[in-house]
Amino acid sequence: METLGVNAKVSANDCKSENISRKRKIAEHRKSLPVASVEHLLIQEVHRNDTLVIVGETGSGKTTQIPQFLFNAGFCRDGKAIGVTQPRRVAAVTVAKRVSEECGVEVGQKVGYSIRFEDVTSSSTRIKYMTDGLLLREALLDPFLSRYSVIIVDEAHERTVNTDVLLGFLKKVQKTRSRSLNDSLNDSLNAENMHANGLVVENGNNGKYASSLRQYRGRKLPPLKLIIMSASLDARLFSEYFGGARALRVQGRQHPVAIFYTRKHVSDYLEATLITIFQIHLEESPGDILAFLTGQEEIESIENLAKDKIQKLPESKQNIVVIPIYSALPSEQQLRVFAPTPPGVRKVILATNIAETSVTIPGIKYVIDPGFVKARTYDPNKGMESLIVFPTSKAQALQRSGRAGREGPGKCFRQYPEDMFYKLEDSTKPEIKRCNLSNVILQLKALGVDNIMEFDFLEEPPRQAIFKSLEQLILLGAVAHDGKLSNPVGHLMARIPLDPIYSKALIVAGQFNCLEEMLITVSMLSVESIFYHPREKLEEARAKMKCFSSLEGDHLTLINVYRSAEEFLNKKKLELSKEKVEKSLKKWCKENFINSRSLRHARDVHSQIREHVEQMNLPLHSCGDDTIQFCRCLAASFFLNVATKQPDGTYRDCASGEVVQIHPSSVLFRKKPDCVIFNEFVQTNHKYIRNITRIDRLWLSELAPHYYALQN
DNA sequence: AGAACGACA
Repeated sequence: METLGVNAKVSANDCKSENISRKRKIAEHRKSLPVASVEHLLIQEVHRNDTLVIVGETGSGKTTQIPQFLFNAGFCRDGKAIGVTQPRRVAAVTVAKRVSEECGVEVGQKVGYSIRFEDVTSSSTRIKYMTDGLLLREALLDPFLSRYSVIIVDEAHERTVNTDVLLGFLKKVQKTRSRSLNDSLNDSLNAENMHANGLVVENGNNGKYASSLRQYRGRKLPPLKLIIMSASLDARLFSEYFGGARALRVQGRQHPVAIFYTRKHVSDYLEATLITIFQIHLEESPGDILAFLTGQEEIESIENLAKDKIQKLPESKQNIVVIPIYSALPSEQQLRVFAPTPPGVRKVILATNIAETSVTIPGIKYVIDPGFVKARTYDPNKGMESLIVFPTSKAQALQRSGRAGREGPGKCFRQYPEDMFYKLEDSTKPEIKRCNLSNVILQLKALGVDNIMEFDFLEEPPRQAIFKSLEQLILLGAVAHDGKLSNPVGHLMARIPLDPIYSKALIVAGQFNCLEEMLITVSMLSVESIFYHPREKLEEARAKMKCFSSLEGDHLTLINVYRSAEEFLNKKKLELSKEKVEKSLKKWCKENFINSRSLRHARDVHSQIREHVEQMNLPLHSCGDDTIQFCRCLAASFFLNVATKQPDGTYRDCASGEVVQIHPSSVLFRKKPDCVIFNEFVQTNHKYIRNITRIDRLWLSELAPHYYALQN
């Protein structure tokens, strides 16, 4: 791999003079970035190669600068755009804002971003930042990505499912776009006819897409340039995948981080972490500490232990505060990690892997890395997910230690001996190898990949996982036995941005006259934990939850929460201004121990999906007080997830035969009905089913005869 | 009698 450029020095007078206008400061900053010195070379390489792999460590400026270089080099001629994908929403938004400022334009004009629920682009947008999942959705309407001249896939080393699927899809698009377009156009016109014959006619989207292609009849679409950007040192995988694509390296600008190991094997990494926190506090120079733990429970227990220990320190040494952060924590508590401490007070942040990539905390000088991470795995045979604590990979350990060197030289204390590091896996197993593939397969089929086994994955998922998900899609009626999407059900399902089983539930609910209730249900099921139970107010939180709970189960309970919030909002809307309404809803959430971020998210999902079902002309009726009707609809929708009570009081998952328990968060935890449907099957300390509603088992052979007929 | 890594559409 060729290394471009030299380590640019940080200009000493950067930011010092207040007289320098912001514009000039930005220009100077841009010039000081390592990537700036290689602009010309980079553009040359893009002209010469259809695919480039660019390895650039943190601080190289690749994400903000390279799209601007391409724009200036004329890659947006003829109204074409440069698309830049990110694995996370926040990244897409913040980078787009930064770049539009650098360009001196308003975000949404020349530079914009598009993420779910938020499209800040216009017809003049030429540099578009977006999440990779959103580009995949966009591809359903424009399978050749015809409006883009260049796609940049950023953070490809993270190997999220969406990035992996996108890479495979882009490889296919790139090939097609170099082919004569006549063939492709005919394909798409056939597709349009098929849509028109079935029920899948939507408001002109397919038509628009075909007509936008018509202008290319007999001509070629310009080739699609691809740039894969990765922060991992090893570009070989990407390069080989794209047929030996040229790989370039851009220098980063990270401060040095000294790594320390333990001398001996550590038997209790929590205890070791606790000791290290206080060693740093008592012996090292000022600077905040970031410790990586595996989950909420560990964080809470270390938080309490550390607080006790602080109390026992001499008063002059009590200048230290402990702050937890993990995803399920309400936003206002998450924000505490950014609040500056009083002078002379050290911050200790206890974080899950949220602080590895998603949240960047300034001022960290010391990292404590016990070397473990909790990760999701998937057992395709049982259809069960597990949350298991694993050792980190080498790449992950490097990512963690890097968090100490963002503002100055730092130190990282790994809680294991050095020889252990060399025994770690090089990189984390990509997500696509350890997740349920139903959504991936449905999406690929909608993009025209009928034979999943022939799809060119960057790394193949396990065959068994493909079979299991295909089986599920066939049982849901989304995929016909010839392997193609069924019409109209499969096509409808693929258009709805939800888990396939939820999309199907909406279609079923249309027939049961309870789509209004199901729409609320799937919106609430699609977000993380609606209820928030702080340890210190557990009883109070439970009492509040009881006000919403339904005897039937969690689904109706979630509907009750949603409707109570709506009712509260409608009342407040009459008396208050818009901002005050939002504020009072937050207060209402707090009083009722509801996570307002999750509820907000559920309401966004609800309004987006409502638009989809309206476009599809599904009948948006309510079943009113007829809860039996709704529960029957739940049974008809989630018949694949049924568990029955056994004589000893445990439950058996009908599909896998596994013995499971009702999760303690369920309103049915102590109720123990004979037969239930559920939406999640996860192993943590036990094998749990979550989000549960009781049903009459006699319904099953009536409502899902193709699956249950034999059992009677 | 007892509990949830992180992200995305």
